Amino acid sequence: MVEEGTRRRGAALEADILDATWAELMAVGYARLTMEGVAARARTGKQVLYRRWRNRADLVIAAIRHHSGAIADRVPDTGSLRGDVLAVLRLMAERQRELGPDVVHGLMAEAGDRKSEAVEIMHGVMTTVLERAAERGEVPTADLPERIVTLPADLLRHEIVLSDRLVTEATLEEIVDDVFLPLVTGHG
Amino acid sequence: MVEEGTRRRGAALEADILDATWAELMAVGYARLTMEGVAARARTGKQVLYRRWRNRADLVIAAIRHHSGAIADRVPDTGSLRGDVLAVLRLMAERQRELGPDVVHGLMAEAGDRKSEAVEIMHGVMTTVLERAAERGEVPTADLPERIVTLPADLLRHEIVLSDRLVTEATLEEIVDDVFLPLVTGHG
DNA sequence: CTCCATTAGAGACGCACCGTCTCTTAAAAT
DNA sequence: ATTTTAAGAGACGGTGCGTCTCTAATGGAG
Repeated sequence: MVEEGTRRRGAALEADILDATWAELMAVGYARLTMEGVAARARTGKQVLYRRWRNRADLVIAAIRHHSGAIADRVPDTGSLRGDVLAVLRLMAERQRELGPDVVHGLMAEAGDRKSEAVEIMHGVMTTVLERAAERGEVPTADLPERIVTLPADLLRHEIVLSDRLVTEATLEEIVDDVFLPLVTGHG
Repeated sequence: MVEEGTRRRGAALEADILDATWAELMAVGYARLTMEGVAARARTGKQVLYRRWRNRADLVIAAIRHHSGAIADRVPDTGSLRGDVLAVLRLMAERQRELGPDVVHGLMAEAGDRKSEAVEIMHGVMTTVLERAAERGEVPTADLPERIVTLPADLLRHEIVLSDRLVTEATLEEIVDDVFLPLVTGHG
């Protein structure tokens, strides 16, 4: 809460705006989120938003990061490859569940250049997971084709964004047990 | 071409509008395609468009279908599973190349309910392909988990829509040789 | 402690396009 | 020949964009 007559600045203002953006996102979804709506909720002017972010997509991406932090900062380490991959997929699915499908879909359209960021981040995470598995001797080598490294994340992302099916724990297990593990264990 | 003072109707008018939509799509892309622009190019009024299609997405989907026909109507039959799957993926990739990435991305956002149509269509196509392969004895059974049936199409769709990488023939071969074939031949 | 450069807050502005509506008149139906 | 349908054209109110302008609060420099 902010006093009458005070004026926020810099990082404090930025945090308030990102909180307001998140609240607006939860309230009206991405399609009907407007810069004017965010500005009103944050009790500031549109100019203040445009001074920091070029457009809706950038603002919303920043708000999501602000709210839930980066996936890359918490790479799971459960002790088994299967557990690690499932945990990674659960993180992705949880985030999507919180956002809701229309936010995810809407963002994809306007994301433009930033679309491939997610792919690259997950490649890094999966590389770490696979290297640990190789050290434990669970897989012959961590030096797998890129396509296979990112396979679980790619499939889940496809499921979330491009199919309208609900993502359940069973979905994650299918991806890991029917597709990923058979490929990496029989690869030498 | 249309004479001065004549007035098109019914199917002929509809075909002209869909041609105009396609031309507009190629000229300005999806993001900047407007109902007003299409109406102007087709030399008709907006009302005529709204009488037939509820929104941009529906109109553009109809125009794409009108221009290139349905993939489901030409299921490849090359004599081998590998050849068939590659041919299916080539059809998908060709269509995407013609449309360009921004059209594909833009459509996804507004497609809403019609998004899963593509997934279902490709499931049907792949089922046919796999049944033929089972008859030839190339695979033990065509009765595979749904996730594996649609795997190649899903991966390619992910590549097209969610990564910004260029899709080449090598990409298609990776999907088929590194991922799909190892899974289906070693299954049963 | 005072002055100054910065920028927050507020809203007006022109613009583009949406989707609806009206009106006239050509083309088909009977 | 008359009636019904719907094409062609554009006006309309509405919404939100992104820009611009103005003022006054704020934090830093001296």
